[in-house]
Amino acid sequence: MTTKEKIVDEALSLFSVNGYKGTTVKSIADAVGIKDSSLYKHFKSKQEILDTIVATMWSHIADMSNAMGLPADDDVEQAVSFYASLDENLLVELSNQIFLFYLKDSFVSRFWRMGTIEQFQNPEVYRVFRKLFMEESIAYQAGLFGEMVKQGIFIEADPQVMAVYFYTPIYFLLSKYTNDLEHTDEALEMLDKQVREFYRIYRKG
Amino acid sequence: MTTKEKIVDEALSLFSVNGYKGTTVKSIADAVGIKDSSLYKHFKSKQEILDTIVATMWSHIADMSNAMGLPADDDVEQAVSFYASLDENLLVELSNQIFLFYLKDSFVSRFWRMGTIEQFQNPEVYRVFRKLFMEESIAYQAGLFGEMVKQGIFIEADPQVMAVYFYTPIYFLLSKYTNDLEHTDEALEMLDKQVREFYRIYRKG
DNA sequence: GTCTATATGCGGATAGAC
DNA sequence: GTCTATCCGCATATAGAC
Repeated sequence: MTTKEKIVDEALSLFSVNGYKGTTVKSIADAVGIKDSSLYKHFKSKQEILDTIVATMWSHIADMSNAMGLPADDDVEQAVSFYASLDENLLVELSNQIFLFYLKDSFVSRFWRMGTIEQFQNPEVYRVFRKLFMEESIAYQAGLFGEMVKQGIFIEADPQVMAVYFYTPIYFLLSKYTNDLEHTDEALEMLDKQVREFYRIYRKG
Repeated sequence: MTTKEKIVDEALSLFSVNGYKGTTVKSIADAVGIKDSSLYKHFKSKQEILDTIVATMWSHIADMSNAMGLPADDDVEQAVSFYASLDENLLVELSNQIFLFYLKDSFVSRFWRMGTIEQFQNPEVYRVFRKLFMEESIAYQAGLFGEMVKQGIFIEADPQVMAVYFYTPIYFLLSKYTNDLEHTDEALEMLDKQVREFYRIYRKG
């Protein structure tokens, strides 16, 4: 990692706990192992570091659904085999993957926390947060469930409503256990129950 | 309102947008209409103002279920008539009341925002936030739904799981529309759909 | 690209007059 | 209980040597 990358990385860690204003340039420099004045050779201001984080996050968004083991929009074969093989345990696994990816992926989880803290202060940060954690996830799953209704795997129901019932427990548990990482097992247990109930409600036959 | 109360009130408003560190004692004093030095005749420190807010919040928690139109634990008659009369529209109304109370009540909504921002910085604040918005709500509704299952209004199902499906969309929508108050109508529309689906799933007969 | 030194301003808090 | 004046420390950022 270059010094510049290290700065961005350490800044994200500090912003995600102390917030932007609550993080001093000196604390970032300390974490990197340079003097605060040296940092200004890499970035012209503290704000520019935050802007870099936001830009990086935008570029990550596209890669995410892949990382969660979901079929890509353009890969028809993979999608077909995915839908065909879906059963209760696979659905549980899918929800776990989404939950744990958001909770544990070093970049995403720190961005979740920073977005939470900075939502009323930094509109740029909030826009990414909202897109990623509130809009994309539900839209993606609505598409998924819509397809599964079509293929007769799930009963007739509004895919949007289904997606909300699938995703909002994940969102809630992320909120709750981001601050309580030692008890992730509790969260997974609760999520397991919700998803099995979800499957019971919507499975066909 | 006494000056002391005004200070607490304005401080909560400012903390809920700028955070604790992001709010200056001078900005609180300005909002109240006194000099920053005068404020120290009422509170010995900025921290003491925050502590007062937290203490006030704790004392408010007990009153909340009443404010949301739910039957009190000790009022048997009211509870019976409440359960007996429950239908789809009443359930929609109940969810709307909870949602709008959390979103619009001046004290609670500002505390929600402050709690969101301060959760990684101020454990005292977070403890109230978690209790109020993550634990009590679900526990209360689990009790409610458990009773309704007993009375044969709802089908056999785990009341805890039902409560999570009832509450997490509310929680999600609060997160989303706290930052977008002009579009509350969108939120209510979405909530309406979720609750009607909930009723469809769990009603008996 | 790293350092030391420094400019400048702001924030929390206190002292003491009225 | 309000004000003015002030202390002290810290934060962002710049200048300039190496």
